[in-house]
Amino acid sequence: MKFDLSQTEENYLKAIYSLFVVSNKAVSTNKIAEKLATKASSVTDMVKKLSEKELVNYVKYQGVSLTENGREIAIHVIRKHRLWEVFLVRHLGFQWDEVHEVAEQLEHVKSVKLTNSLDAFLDFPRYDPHGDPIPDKEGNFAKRDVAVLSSLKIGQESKIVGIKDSSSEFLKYLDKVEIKLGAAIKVLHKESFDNSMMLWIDKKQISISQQIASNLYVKQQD
Amino acid sequence: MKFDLSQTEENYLKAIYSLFVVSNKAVSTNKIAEKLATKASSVTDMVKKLSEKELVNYVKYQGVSLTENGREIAIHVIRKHRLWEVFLVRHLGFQWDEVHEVAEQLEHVKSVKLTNSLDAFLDFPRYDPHGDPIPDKEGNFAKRDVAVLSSLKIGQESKIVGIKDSSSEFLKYLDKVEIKLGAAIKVLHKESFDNSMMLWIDKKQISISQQIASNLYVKQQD
DNA sequence: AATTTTTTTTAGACAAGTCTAAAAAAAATA
DNA sequence: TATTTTTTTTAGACTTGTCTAAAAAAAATT
Repeated sequence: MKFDLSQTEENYLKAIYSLFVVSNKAVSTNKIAEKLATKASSVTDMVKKLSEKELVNYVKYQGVSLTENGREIAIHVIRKHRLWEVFLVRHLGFQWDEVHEVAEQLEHVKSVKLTNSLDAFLDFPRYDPHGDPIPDKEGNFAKRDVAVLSSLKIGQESKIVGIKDSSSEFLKYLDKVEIKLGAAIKVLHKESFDNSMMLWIDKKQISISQQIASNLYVKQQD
Repeated sequence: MKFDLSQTEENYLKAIYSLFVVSNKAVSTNKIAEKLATKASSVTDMVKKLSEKELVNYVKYQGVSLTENGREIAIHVIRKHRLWEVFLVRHLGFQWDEVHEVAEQLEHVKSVKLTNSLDAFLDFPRYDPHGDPIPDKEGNFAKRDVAVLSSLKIGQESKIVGIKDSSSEFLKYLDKVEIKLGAAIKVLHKESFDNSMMLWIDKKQISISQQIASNLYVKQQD
Protein backbone atom coordinates (compact mmCIF):
# COMPACT_ATOMS: atom_id res chain seq x y z
CA MET A 1 0.00 0.00 0.00
CA LYS A 2 2.73 2.44 0.91
CA PHE A 3 5.29 2.59 -1.85
CA ASP A 4 8.67 4.10 -1.63
CA LEU A 5 8.46 6.69 -4.34
CA SER A 6 11.29 8.64 -5.88
CA GLN A 7 11.35 12.41 -5.50
CA THR A 8 10.49 12.67 -9.15
CA GLU A 9 7.42 10.51 -8.75
CA GLU A 10 6.32 12.56 -5.78
CA ASN A 11 6.74 15.75 -7.77
CA TYR A 12 4.58 14.39 -10.55
CA LEU A 13 1.83 13.48 -8.10
CA LYS A 14 2.01 16.92 -6.54
CA ALA A 15 1.84 18.60 -9.95
CA ILE A 16 -1.12 16.50 -11.03
CA TYR A 17 -2.85 17.23 -7.75
CA SER A 18 -2.46 20.96 -8.00
CA LEU A 19 -3.50 21.09 -11.65
CA PHE A 20 -6.51 18.95 -10.90
CA VAL A 21 -7.82 21.13 -8.08
CA VAL A 22 -7.96 24.20 -10.27
CA SER A 23 -9.65 22.64 -13.31
CA ASN A 24 -11.42 19.72 -11.63
CA LYS A 25 -10.95 17.51 -14.64
CA ALA A 26 -8.34 15.11 -16.00
CA VAL A 27 -5.04 16.87 -16.52
CA SER A 28 -3.26 16.91 -19.89
CA THR A 29 0.30 15.71 -20.27
CA ASN A 30 1.18 19.06 -21.77
CA LYS A 31 0.01 20.94 -18.69
CA ILE A 32 2.03 18.65 -16.45
CA ALA A 33 5.07 19.10 -18.65
CA GLU A 34 4.74 22.84 -18.41
CA LYS A 35 4.36 22.76 -14.66
CA LEU A 36 7.40 20.56 -14.18
CA ALA A 37 9.48 22.23 -16.87
CA THR A 38 9.90 19.02 -18.81
CA LYS A 39 8.60 17.56 -22.08
CA ALA A 40 5.24 15.97 -22.76
CA SER A 41 6.93 12.80 -23.89
CA SER A 42 8.65 12.45 -20.54
CA VAL A 43 5.34 12.97 -18.84
CA THR A 44 3.72 10.23 -20.87
CA ASP A 45 6.44 7.82 -19.77
CA MET A 46 6.12 8.72 -16.12
CA VAL A 47 2.38 8.70 -16.14
CA LYS A 48 2.39 5.16 -17.48
CA LYS A 49 4.63 4.13 -14.63
CA LEU A 50 2.44 5.80 -12.05
CA SER A 51 -0.57 4.20 -13.64
CA GLU A 52 0.97 0.75 -13.21
CA LYS A 53 1.45 1.55 -9.54
CA GLU A 54 -2.20 2.57 -9.41
CA LEU A 55 -1.43 6.08 -8.29
CA VAL A 56 -3.05 7.74 -11.29
CA ASN A 57 -5.86 6.97 -13.69
CA TYR A 58 -4.60 7.29 -17.18
CA VAL A 59 -6.25 6.67 -20.51
CA LYS A 60 -4.23 7.46 -23.60
CA TYR A 61 -5.05 10.85 -25.07
CA GLN A 62 -7.50 11.52 -22.29
CA GLY A 63 -5.44 13.00 -19.51
CA VAL A 64 -4.53 12.00 -15.99
CA SER A 65 -6.17 12.07 -12.59
CA LEU A 66 -5.07 10.80 -9.20
CA THR A 67 -6.38 7.61 -7.63
CA GLU A 68 -7.25 7.67 -3.94
CA ASN A 69 -3.75 6.38 -3.14
CA GLY A 70 -2.12 8.94 -5.37
CA ARG A 71 -4.13 11.71 -3.81
CA GLU A 72 -3.14 10.65 -0.32
CA ILE A 73 0.51 10.69 -1.19
CA ALA A 74 0.27 14.06 -2.93
CA ILE A 75 -1.46 15.59 0.07
CA HIS A 76 1.11 14.11 2.39
CA VAL A 77 3.91 15.73 0.39
CA ILE A 78 2.07 19.05 0.43
CA ARG A 79 1.63 18.69 4.18
CA LYS A 80 5.36 18.27 4.63
CA HIS A 81 6.15 21.15 2.30
CA ARG A 82 3.93 23.57 4.20
CA LEU A 83 5.01 22.45 7.66
CA TRP A 84 8.63 23.03 6.71
CA GLU A 85 7.71 26.47 5.39
CA VAL A 86 6.23 27.34 8.75
CA PHE A 87 9.36 26.12 10.49
CA LEU A 88 11.66 28.08 8.23
CA VAL A 89 9.78 31.34 8.67
CA ARG A 90 8.95 31.01 12.33
CA HIS A 91 12.18 29.60 13.67
CA LEU A 92 14.94 30.11 11.15
CA GLY A 93 14.25 33.67 10.14
CA PHE A 94 13.40 33.01 6.49
CA GLN A 95 11.27 35.48 4.58
CA TRP A 96 8.15 34.04 3.02
CA ASP A 97 9.56 34.49 -0.46
CA GLU A 98 12.70 32.51 0.40
CA VAL A 99 11.16 29.32 1.69
CA HIS A 100 9.88 27.64 -1.42
CA GLU A 101 13.08 26.25 -2.85
CA VAL A 102 14.22 24.80 0.44
CA ALA A 103 10.81 23.36 1.24
CA GLU A 104 10.86 21.67 -2.17
CA GLN A 105 13.78 19.64 -0.91
CA LEU A 106 12.62 19.06 2.65
CA GLU A 107 9.22 17.82 1.53
CA HIS A 108 10.82 14.62 0.21
CA VAL A 109 12.40 13.54 3.47
CA LYS A 110 10.70 10.35 4.49
CA SER A 111 9.86 9.78 8.13
CA VAL A 112 6.39 9.71 9.55
CA LYS A 113 7.76 10.46 12.99
CA LEU A 114 9.60 13.48 11.65
CA THR A 115 6.52 14.95 10.01
CA ASN A 116 4.25 14.45 12.96
CA SER A 117 6.81 15.64 15.51
CA LEU A 118 7.44 18.73 13.45
CA ASP A 119 3.71 19.34 13.30
CA ALA A 120 3.51 19.09 17.09
CA PHE A 121 6.63 21.23 17.56
CA LEU A 122 4.98 23.95 15.49
CA ASP A 123 1.78 23.51 17.51
CA PHE A 124 -0.26 22.11 14.64
CA PRO A 125 -0.37 25.15 12.40
CA ARG A 126 -3.33 25.27 10.03
CA TYR A 127 -1.89 27.65 7.47
CA ASP A 128 1.53 28.10 5.97
CA PRO A 129 3.28 31.47 5.64
CA HIS A 130 1.48 32.12 2.36
CA GLY A 131 -1.89 31.45 3.94
CA ASP A 132 -2.34 28.06 2.29
CA PRO A 133 -3.99 25.44 4.49
CA ILE A 134 -1.86 22.62 5.89
CA PRO A 135 -3.50 19.19 5.74
CA ASP A 136 -3.52 17.34 9.06
CA LYS A 137 -2.23 13.82 9.68
CA GLU A 138 -5.36 12.36 8.10
CA GLY A 139 -5.05 14.55 5.05
CA ASN A 140 -7.88 16.93 5.91
CA PHE A 141 -7.41 20.54 5.02
CA ALA A 142 -8.72 23.18 7.34
CA LYS A 143 -11.66 24.68 5.53
CA ARG A 144 -10.98 28.26 4.73
CA ASP A 145 -13.94 30.51 4.77
CA VAL A 146 -12.15 33.05 2.75
CA ALA A 147 -12.97 35.50 0.07
CA VAL A 148 -10.84 37.46 -2.29
CA LEU A 149 -10.24 40.97 -1.03
CA SER A 150 -11.70 42.46 -4.17
CA SER A 151 -15.10 40.97 -3.31
CA LEU A 152 -15.43 42.88 -0.03
CA LYS A 153 -17.87 45.75 0.17
CA ILE A 154 -17.28 49.24 1.47
CA GLY A 155 -17.17 49.30 5.24
CA GLN A 156 -16.36 45.62 5.70
CA GLU A 157 -13.59 44.69 8.08
CA SER A 158 -11.49 41.64 7.61
CA LYS A 159 -8.08 40.10 7.89
CA ILE A 160 -5.58 39.15 5.20
CA VAL A 161 -5.03 35.41 5.36
CA GLY A 162 -3.60 34.28 2.09
CA ILE A 163 -2.46 35.00 -1.41
CA LYS A 164 -3.42 33.48 -4.71
CA ASP A 165 -0.32 34.36 -6.69
CA SER A 166 2.74 33.30 -4.72
CA SER A 167 5.31 34.41 -7.26
CA SER A 168 8.41 35.98 -5.89
CA GLU A 169 7.53 39.29 -7.57
CA PHE A 170 4.15 39.49 -5.91
CA LEU A 171 5.59 38.64 -2.50
CA LYS A 172 8.19 41.33 -2.89
CA TYR A 173 5.52 43.84 -3.84
CA LEU A 174 3.54 42.97 -0.73
CA ASP A 175 6.61 43.44 1.41
CA LYS A 176 7.25 46.79 -0.16
CA VAL A 177 3.81 48.18 0.50
CA GLU A 178 3.83 46.50 3.90
CA ILE A 179 0.90 44.21 3.43
CA LYS A 180 1.41 41.29 5.81
CA LEU A 181 -0.56 38.14 6.43
CA GLY A 182 -2.73 38.57 9.47
CA ALA A 183 -3.08 42.30 8.98
CA ALA A 184 -6.49 43.71 9.87
CA ILE A 185 -8.08 45.75 7.13
CA LYS A 186 -11.15 47.82 6.48
CA VAL A 187 -12.51 48.78 3.10
CA LEU A 188 -12.91 52.55 2.93
CA HIS A 189 -13.77 53.11 -0.66
CA LYS A 190 -14.03 51.37 -4.01
CA GLU A 191 -13.34 53.28 -7.16
CA SER A 192 -16.00 52.16 -9.59
CA PHE A 193 -14.15 53.02 -12.77
CA ASP A 194 -11.04 50.86 -12.19
CA ASN A 195 -12.15 48.85 -9.15
CA SER A 196 -9.18 49.99 -7.12
CA MET A 197 -9.76 49.96 -3.38
CA MET A 198 -8.83 52.32 -0.61
CA LEU A 199 -8.28 50.57 2.69
CA TRP A 200 -7.10 50.89 6.23
CA ILE A 201 -4.38 48.45 7.01
CA ASP A 202 -2.49 48.55 10.29
CA LYS A 203 -3.41 52.15 10.94
CA LYS A 204 -2.32 53.24 7.50
CA GLN A 205 -4.41 54.12 4.52
CA ILE A 206 -3.42 52.65 1.17
CA SER A 207 -4.86 52.25 -2.25
CA ILE A 208 -4.47 49.01 -4.15
CA SER A 209 -5.41 48.03 -7.67
CA GLN A 210 -8.05 45.48 -8.57
CA GLN A 211 -5.17 43.28 -9.77
CA ILE A 212 -3.68 43.15 -6.32
CA ALA A 213 -6.99 42.92 -4.50
CA SER A 214 -8.02 39.88 -6.44
CA ASN A 215 -4.85 38.09 -5.47
CA LEU A 216 -5.34 38.49 -1.73
CA TYR A 217 -7.50 36.25 0.42
CA VAL A 218 -9.28 37.62 3.45
CA LYS A 219 -11.42 36.03 6.09
CA GLN A 220 -13.64 36.90 9.01
CA GLN A 221 -12.84 34.68 11.95
CA ASP A 222 -9.84 32.54 12.87
CA MET B 1 34.47 25.69 -7.46
CA LYS B 2 31.19 24.73 -5.83
CA PHE B 3 29.61 21.88 -7.72
CA ASP B 4 26.11 20.68 -7.42
CA LEU B 5 26.68 17.12 -6.38
CA SER B 6 24.17 14.32 -6.34
CA GLN B 7 23.30 12.70 -3.05
CA THR B 8 25.20 9.66 -4.18
CA GLU B 9 28.33 11.65 -4.83
CA GLU B 10 28.04 13.29 -1.44
CA ASN B 11 27.67 9.91 0.21
CA TYR B 12 30.82 8.65 -1.48
CA LEU B 13 32.78 11.67 -0.27
CA LYS B 14 31.48 11.16 3.25
CA ALA B 15 32.38 7.48 3.19
CA ILE B 16 35.88 8.18 1.89
CA TYR B 17 36.33 10.85 4.51
CA SER B 18 35.34 8.66 7.41
CA LEU B 19 37.42 5.72 6.21
CA PHE B 20 40.39 7.98 5.71
CA VAL B 21 40.32 9.47 9.20
CA VAL B 22 40.57 6.07 10.84
CA SER B 23 43.38 4.63 8.72
CA ASN B 24 45.04 7.85 7.58
CA LYS B 25 45.93 6.38 4.24
CA ALA B 26 44.41 5.98 0.80
CA VAL B 27 41.15 4.07 1.00
CA SER B 28 40.56 0.91 -1.04
CA THR B 29 37.58 0.57 -3.35
CA ASN B 30 36.62 -2.57 -1.49
CA LYS B 31 36.36 -0.75 1.83
CA ILE B 32 34.23 1.95 0.26
CA ALA B 33 32.01 -0.66 -1.31
CA GLU B 34 31.54 -2.34 2.04
CA LYS B 35 30.73 0.94 3.77
CA LEU B 36 28.16 1.92 1.16
CA ALA B 37 26.75 -1.57 0.71
CA THR B 38 27.55 -1.61 -2.98
CA LYS B 39 30.04 -3.37 -5.25
CA ALA B 40 33.69 -2.54 -5.81
CA SER B 41 33.07 -2.15 -9.52
CA SER B 42 30.49 0.53 -8.86
CA VAL B 43 32.95 2.28 -6.60
CA THR B 44 35.61 2.28 -9.30
CA ASP B 45 33.20 3.97 -11.69
CA MET B 46 32.18 6.62 -9.21
CA VAL B 47 35.68 7.26 -8.04
CA LYS B 48 36.76 7.97 -11.60
CA LYS B 49 33.97 10.49 -11.89
CA LEU B 50 34.89 12.20 -8.63
CA SER B 51 38.49 12.22 -9.73
CA GLU B 52 37.57 14.08 -12.90
CA LYS B 53 35.82 16.67 -10.77
CA GLU B 54 38.99 16.89 -8.70
CA LEU B 55 37.25 15.89 -5.51
CA VAL B 56 39.39 12.80 -4.94
CA ASN B 57 42.90 11.69 -5.74
CA TYR B 58 42.76 8.35 -7.43
CA VAL B 59 45.46 6.17 -8.92
CA LYS B 60 44.39 2.83 -10.29
CA TYR B 61 44.97 0.00 -7.85
CA GLN B 62 46.26 2.42 -5.26
CA GLY B 63 43.20 3.61 -3.44
CA VAL B 64 41.45 6.92 -3.00
CA SER B 65 41.88 10.03 -0.90
CA LEU B 66 40.06 13.34 -0.79
CA THR B 67 41.36 16.54 -2.34
CA GLU B 68 41.01 19.75 -0.39
CA ASN B 69 37.75 20.46 -2.21
CA GLY B 70 36.44 16.99 -1.59
CA ARG B 71 37.31 17.23 2.07
CA GLU B 72 35.50 20.52 2.41
CA ILE B 73 32.35 19.12 0.91
CA ALA B 74 32.50 15.97 3.02
CA ILE B 75 32.88 18.01 6.19
CA HIS B 76 30.04 20.26 5.18
CA VAL B 77 27.75 17.25 4.75
CA ILE B 78 28.84 15.89 8.13
CA ARG B 79 28.12 19.30 9.64
CA LYS B 80 24.59 19.23 8.29
CA HIS B 81 24.05 15.66 9.41
CA ARG B 82 25.07 16.38 12.98
CA LEU B 83 23.18 19.66 13.25
CA TRP B 84 20.01 17.91 12.18
CA GLU B 85 20.64 15.20 14.75
CA VAL B 86 20.79 17.82 17.46
CA PHE B 87 17.55 19.35 16.20
CA LEU B 88 15.77 16.01 16.10
CA VAL B 89 16.78 15.04 19.62
CA ARG B 90 16.44 18.43 21.24
CA HIS B 91 13.28 19.69 19.64
CA LEU B 92 11.42 16.81 18.06
CA GLY B 93 11.74 14.23 20.80
CA PHE B 94 13.79 11.69 18.88
CA GLN B 95 15.94 9.19 20.76
CA TRP B 96 19.59 9.19 19.84
CA ASP B 97 19.28 5.80 18.20
CA GLU B 98 16.45 7.00 15.95
CA VAL B 99 18.08 9.98 14.36
CA HIS B 100 20.58 8.50 11.98
CA GLU B 101 18.30 7.43 9.15
CA VAL B 102 16.46 10.74 9.05
CA ALA B 103 19.65 12.78 9.30
CA GLU B 104 21.00 10.79 6.34
CA GLN B 105 18.25 12.36 4.28
CA LEU B 106 18.31 15.85 5.77
CA GLU B 107 22.06 16.17 5.30
CA HIS B 108 21.58 16.42 1.53
CA VAL B 109 19.28 19.43 1.57
CA LYS B 110 21.13 22.24 -0.11
CA SER B 111 20.84 25.72 1.33
CA VAL B 112 23.64 27.59 3.00
CA LYS B 113 21.14 29.82 4.73
CA LEU B 114 19.29 26.80 6.08
CA THR B 115 22.40 25.23 7.55
CA ASN B 116 23.67 28.37 9.18
CA SER B 117 20.27 29.42 10.50
CA LEU B 118 19.76 25.98 11.95
CA ASP B 119 23.17 26.22 13.58
CA ALA B 120 22.21 29.56 15.14
CA PHE B 121 18.76 28.28 16.15
CA LEU B 122 20.46 25.45 18.03
CA ASP B 123 22.86 27.94 19.58
CA PHE B 124 25.91 26.63 17.77
CA PRO B 125 26.17 23.21 19.35
CA ARG B 126 29.65 21.71 19.34
CA TYR B 127 28.67 18.07 19.72
CA ASP B 128 25.92 15.95 18.32
CA PRO B 129 23.76 13.63 20.44
CA HIS B 130 26.36 10.86 20.07
CA GLY B 131 29.11 13.14 21.31
CA ASP B 132 30.67 13.60 17.88
CA PRO B 133 32.01 17.09 17.21
CA ILE B 134 30.12 19.34 14.79
CA PRO B 135 32.31 21.29 12.37
CA ASP B 136 31.63 25.03 12.32
CA LYS B 137 30.89 27.13 9.25
CA GLU B 138 34.56 27.13 8.33
CA GLY B 139 34.83 23.38 8.70
CA ASN B 140 36.74 23.39 11.97
CA PHE B 141 35.93 20.68 14.44
CA ALA B 142 35.90 21.52 18.12
CA LYS B 143 38.91 19.73 19.52
CA ARG B 144 37.89 17.10 21.93
CA ASP B 145 40.19 16.43 24.80
CA VAL B 146 38.69 13.09 25.41
CA ALA B 147 39.84 9.70 26.49
CA VAL B 148 38.25 6.31 26.33
CA LEU B 149 36.60 5.40 29.58
CA SER B 150 38.69 2.25 29.85
CA SER B 151 41.83 4.35 30.15
CA LEU B 152 40.72 6.10 33.34
CA LYS B 153 42.38 5.15 36.63
CA ILE B 154 40.70 4.28 39.90
CA GLY B 155 39.39 7.35 41.65
CA GLN B 156 39.19 9.54 38.55
CA GLU B 157 36.05 11.54 37.95
CA SER B 158 34.83 12.41 34.52
CA LYS B 159 31.90 12.85 32.26
CA ILE B 160 30.64 10.70 29.43
CA VAL B 161 30.80 12.73 26.23
CA GLY B 162 30.73 10.35 23.32
CA ILE B 163 30.68 6.87 21.94
CA LYS B 164 32.92 5.13 19.49
CA ASP B 165 30.50 2.46 18.28
CA SER B 166 27.23 4.10 17.32
CA SER B 167 25.46 0.96 16.20
CA SER B 168 21.83 0.73 17.13
CA GLU B 169 22.56 -2.28 19.37
CA PHE B 170 25.12 -0.42 21.38
CA LEU B 171 22.88 2.61 21.77
CA LYS B 172 20.07 0.39 22.98
CA TYR B 173 22.38 -1.27 25.47
CA LEU B 174 23.37 2.13 26.84
CA ASP B 175 19.75 3.11 27.21
CA LYS B 176 19.01 -0.11 29.04
CA VAL B 177 21.74 0.33 31.61
CA GLU B 178 20.92 4.04 31.76
CA ILE B 179 24.23 5.39 30.62
CA LYS B 180 23.58 8.81 29.16
CA LEU B 181 25.78 11.38 27.50
CA GLY B 182 26.74 14.04 29.97
CA ALA B 183 26.49 11.71 32.93
CA ALA B 184 29.10 12.28 35.62
CA ILE B 185 31.04 9.19 36.56
CA LYS B 186 33.70 8.09 38.97
CA VAL B 187 35.86 5.01 38.69
CA LEU B 188 35.56 2.93 41.85
CA HIS B 189 37.40 -0.19 40.95
CA LYS B 190 39.06 -1.98 38.05
CA GLU B 191 39.06 -5.74 37.97
CA SER B 192 42.53 -6.69 36.82
CA PHE B 193 41.65 -10.09 35.46
CA ASP B 194 39.02 -9.00 32.89
CA ASN B 195 39.46 -5.21 33.02
CA SER B 196 35.83 -4.68 33.90
CA MET B 197 35.18 -1.46 35.78
CA MET B 198 32.97 -0.58 38.67
CA LEU B 199 31.73 2.98 38.57
CA TRP B 200 29.43 5.53 40.06
CA ILE B 201 27.13 7.01 37.53
CA ASP B 202 24.31 9.32 38.47
CA LYS B 203 24.25 8.10 42.07
CA LYS B 204 24.14 4.46 41.02
CA GLN B 205 26.87 1.90 41.07
CA ILE B 206 27.32 -0.24 37.98
CA SER B 207 29.84 -2.60 36.54
CA ILE B 208 30.72 -2.51 32.88
CA SER B 209 32.92 -4.73 30.78
CA GLN B 210 36.15 -3.63 29.14
CA GLN B 211 34.30 -3.96 25.80
CA ILE B 212 31.81 -1.32 26.81
CA ALA B 213 34.34 0.91 28.54
CA SER B 214 36.52 1.10 25.47
CA ASN B 215 33.59 2.30 23.40
CA LEU B 216 32.78 5.26 25.61
CA TYR B 217 34.53 8.60 25.46
CA VAL B 218 34.94 10.72 28.57
CA LYS B 219 36.39 14.11 29.17
CA GLN B 220 37.38 16.43 31.98
CA GLN B 221 36.15 19.91 31.25
CA ASP B 222 33.56 21.33 28.91
C1' DA C 1 -16.97 16.44 -44.37
C1' DA C 2 -12.24 17.34 -45.57
C1' DT C 3 -8.19 19.48 -44.27
C1' DT C 4 -5.08 21.73 -41.26
C1' DT C 5 -3.27 22.46 -36.73
C1' DT C 6 -2.39 21.06 -32.19
C1' DT C 7 -1.73 17.61 -28.81
C1' DT C 8 -0.16 13.28 -27.44
C1' DT C 9 2.26 9.11 -27.97
C1' DT C 10 5.95 6.08 -29.73
C1' DA C 11 10.58 4.94 -30.98
C1' DG C 12 15.17 5.27 -30.23
C1' DA C 13 18.97 7.46 -27.79
C1' DC C 14 21.51 9.23 -23.76
C1' DA C 15 23.41 10.02 -18.77
C1' DA C 16 23.69 8.42 -13.99
C1' DG C 17 24.33 4.78 -11.12
C1' DT C 18 24.22 0.09 -10.51
C1' DC C 19 25.23 -4.95 -11.41
C1' DT C 20 27.61 -9.58 -12.98
C1' DA C 21 31.24 -11.92 -15.11
C1' DA C 22 35.72 -11.87 -16.82
C1' DA C 23 40.41 -9.91 -17.11
C1' DA C 24 44.31 -7.70 -15.02
C1' DA C 25 47.13 -6.39 -11.26
C1' DA C 26 48.78 -6.84 -6.63
C1' DA C 27 49.57 -9.46 -2.54
C1' DA C 28 50.31 -13.70 -0.23
C1' DT C 29 52.19 -18.16 -0.06
C1' DA C 30 54.84 -21.90 -1.21
C1' DT D 1 60.93 -16.99 -7.67
C1' DA D 2 56.81 -19.32 -9.19
C1' DT D 3 52.22 -20.04 -8.12
C1' DT D 4 47.98 -19.24 -5.91
C1' DT D 5 44.76 -16.13 -3.88
C1' DT D 6 42.79 -11.73 -3.31
C1' DT D 7 41.79 -7.22 -4.89
C1' DT D 8 40.71 -4.12 -8.41
C1' DT D 9 39.37 -2.87 -12.90
C1' DT D 10 37.03 -3.45 -17.38
C1' DA D 11 33.32 -4.75 -20.37
C1' DG D 12 28.76 -5.09 -21.22
C1' DA D 13 24.09 -4.87 -19.55
C1' DC D 14 20.10 -2.94 -16.92
C1' DT D 15 17.05 0.84 -14.66
C1' DT D 16 15.39 5.53 -14.09
C1' DG D 17 14.33 9.62 -16.00
C1' DT D 18 15.23 12.44 -19.65
C1' DC D 19 15.38 14.07 -24.62
C1' DT D 20 14.44 14.67 -29.98
C1' DA D 21 12.16 13.41 -34.03
C1' DA D 22 8.52 11.10 -36.16
C1' DA D 23 3.89 9.01 -36.07
C1' DA D 24 -0.79 8.91 -34.50
C1' DA D 25 -4.85 10.83 -32.62
C1' DA D 26 -7.78 14.63 -31.43
C1' DA D 27 -9.35 19.25 -32.08
C1' DA D 28 -10.02 23.19 -34.85
C1' DT D 29 -10.86 25.29 -39.13
C1' DT D 30 -12.42 25.67 -43.64
